[in-house]
Amino acid sequence: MWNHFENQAVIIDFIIAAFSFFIPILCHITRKQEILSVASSLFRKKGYAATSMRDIAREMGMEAASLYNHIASKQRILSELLMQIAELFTSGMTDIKHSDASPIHQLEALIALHVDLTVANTNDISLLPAEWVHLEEPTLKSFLALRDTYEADFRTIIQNAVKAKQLAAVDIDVALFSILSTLRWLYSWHTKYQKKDVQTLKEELIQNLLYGISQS
Amino acid sequence: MWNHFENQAVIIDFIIAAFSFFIPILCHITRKQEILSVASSLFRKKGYAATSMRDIAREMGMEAASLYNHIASKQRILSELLMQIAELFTSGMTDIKHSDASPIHQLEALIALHVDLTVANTNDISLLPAEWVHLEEPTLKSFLALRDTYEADFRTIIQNAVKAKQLAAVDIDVALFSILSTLRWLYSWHTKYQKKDVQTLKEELIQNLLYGISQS
DNA sequence: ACATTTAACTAACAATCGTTAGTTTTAACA
DNA sequence: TGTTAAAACTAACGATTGTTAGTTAAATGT
Repeated sequence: MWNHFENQAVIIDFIIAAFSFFIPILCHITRKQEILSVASSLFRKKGYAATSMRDIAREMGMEAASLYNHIASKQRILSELLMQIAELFTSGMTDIKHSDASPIHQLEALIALHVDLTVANTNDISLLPAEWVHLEEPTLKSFLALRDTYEADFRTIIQNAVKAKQLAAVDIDVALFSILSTLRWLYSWHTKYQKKDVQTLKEELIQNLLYGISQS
Repeated sequence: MWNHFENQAVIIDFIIAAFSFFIPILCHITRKQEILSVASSLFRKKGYAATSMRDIAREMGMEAASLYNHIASKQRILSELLMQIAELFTSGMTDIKHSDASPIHQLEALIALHVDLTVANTNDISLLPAEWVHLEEPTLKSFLALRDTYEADFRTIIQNAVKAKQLAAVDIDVALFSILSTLRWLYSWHTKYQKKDVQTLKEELIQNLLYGISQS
């Protein structure tokens, strides 16, 4: 009934129509995310409080007032950056804890998760350790809730590994703390030594954090 | 010739004289260090850039302008805090690397050094990871020089331990990074779980960081 | 008791902050 | 091509910043 070329034309028409519809929206989102990205980089270099809207605007090649066509406030920039990355971790944790992998393999998956997210979002992740203190309520509460839940889940998995005798009966808190702090600092270190490929980095971290570096 | 009491009186006189001489100086130093301590605590809570001189003054129960009778500038507060704590680490490292302990025992001593300094200077140490970016030249260069030297020394000791076959032949950088980041985050964790006594904490950290947590 | 220093104060400065209002330019759609 | 909406602009606001100048109160030394 309809030939091959007619079908193709319809599809192309549809794609063009879809593009036409979404382009304004896409442009807007793109510009906004450009701002978020620039802000993330500046926040990393100088910190949230020491970065002015005029700094961000300069880097974007526009005036400070123009930023407000795309974002509501400086505070919203920070909260969007932090909540977005926090939800990436939460989502990754949800997948892992509901998987049927053994506790020790869940821990390996968590290490891999941190490496992947850090490589893909280095600037955003660099804000997690220190800049959340500048969040205002109610976002602050939401952020800390995600963070606490994440730590509690991490703790449970370590505990499961100890129960399953896959980990030595070390102090759970000390183990949790030493693993988490290493993974949280990954971003600063990854910037220096990015020569390593991601897979090797994961394996070496798993070896170091879970199986120790002792000779004996 | 002179009896016992006369001797005692002379000594007491000397002590009082010494005190009289030093009291103005002592008071001045004390007041200045009160400011440094208050500032350290505020910098930790809100960061250097978000802490105003008026914030510090309020906590001290005085006006912002009065602070300048004791310190030269806000920047000097930060640089004194950071350089002081950096030098404590450098000094500790010097002692350890010149000791005749084996590499692995030097590593244990380094872990103990971090625990001790963290417990004694929690607020100051909390500034090390993030607030050094607000240092201005030439202090910034000095600080980074101390920090780089410290890391290089740490790296050498790990390398010595591997050469002496006291550590497995792991990637030196990964080992250095995972140990250092744990020790640097100690302050935030110590605030939460300060129930542990210092000696136990040291031992558990040594176990975790050097001998691993794996069951096998 | 008097003179001198120390350390607090008040007042104010120039600069910069986040943000708003109103206007003009740019670009998409009819 | 004229209309409309998006995104830039200029100008300015009130607040806050680090810091200085000048003054007063308190404490110390003679």
